[in-house]
Amino acid sequence: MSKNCNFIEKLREVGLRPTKQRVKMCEVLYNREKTFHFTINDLVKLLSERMNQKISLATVYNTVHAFEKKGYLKEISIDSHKSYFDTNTSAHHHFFDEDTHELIDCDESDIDKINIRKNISGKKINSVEVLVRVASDNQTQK
Amino acid sequence: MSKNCNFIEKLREVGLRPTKQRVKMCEVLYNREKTFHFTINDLVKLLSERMNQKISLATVYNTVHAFEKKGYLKEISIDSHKSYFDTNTSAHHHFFDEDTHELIDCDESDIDKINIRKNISGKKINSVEVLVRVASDNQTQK
DNA sequence: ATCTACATTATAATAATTCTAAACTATTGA
DNA sequence: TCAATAGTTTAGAATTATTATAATGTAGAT
Repeated sequence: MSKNCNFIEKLREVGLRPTKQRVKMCEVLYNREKTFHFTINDLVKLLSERMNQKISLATVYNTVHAFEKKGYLKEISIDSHKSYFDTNTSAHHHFFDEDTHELIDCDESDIDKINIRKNISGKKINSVEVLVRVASDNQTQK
Repeated sequence: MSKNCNFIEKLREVGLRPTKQRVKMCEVLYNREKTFHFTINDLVKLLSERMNQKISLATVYNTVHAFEKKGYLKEISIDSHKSYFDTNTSAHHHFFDEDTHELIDCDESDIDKINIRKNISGKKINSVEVLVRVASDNQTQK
């Protein structure tokens, strides 16, 4: 979903009813210059800030999962006790800032193509993801 | 900790009291040919199978974290709602079988060295990890 | 043997997420 | 247009993984 598009139409196209909650979530998620990385908690906060009527937590979960299933959000594994999502659903890698807990996209020029020599019989590769953890230079090494 | 070593001595060396719970956990974790990948739940099950007296859940958590802090276990980020640990603490990459939820170590020859061109100012790289998700060849693509 | 600091334990607390079932609403088609 | 219905939202309960608490137990030193 590119920015400033008609979210009502887009939602209908992919078979999701354009409820006001979903349209609002589209605006918050996709009306941006850059891709957006967030946890459910981040999103709930953002939504409650930008709305007069709040969206229930269950709906935020439902909708995030619905968007993920349709391929408009991607879950990123970083932390074992919180889910991070990314509005950039293309295959790409990440930096994770361990000080601020921020995710940063890598673009293609940042990391050479990963060459995998091993083959697991009967299995196909679904995805290859690199996570580069970074932290402040001038503090005790993790 | 290599296999068949004296865990009591090893524990003392790194400043951990060799309690019977810790020694038992060492045996279960490190008396193996291959490296071991597990969730806390896997480990609790294994321990209760192999012991007459069961180790409490809190102790399993405490001990796993103690071993991790000492550098004898490494946490792997795969799944956002469960922690996976690895007895292989060297820098290495993984395959994750999405059918069986099994982790498989990559060795150095499996994946070329990752070359990172991007630099985040004021930050140093703590780790670089590749996760290759695989799944059965003959089923609906994820 | 006794002391003390560290460990273990059961249980309570917390946090993230999912489930449930009732109320609500977008769409369909009479 | 409006009722039927299928999909959605919601609050709150339930679940799951994990951490905290505080009482009891134990290893190692004196």
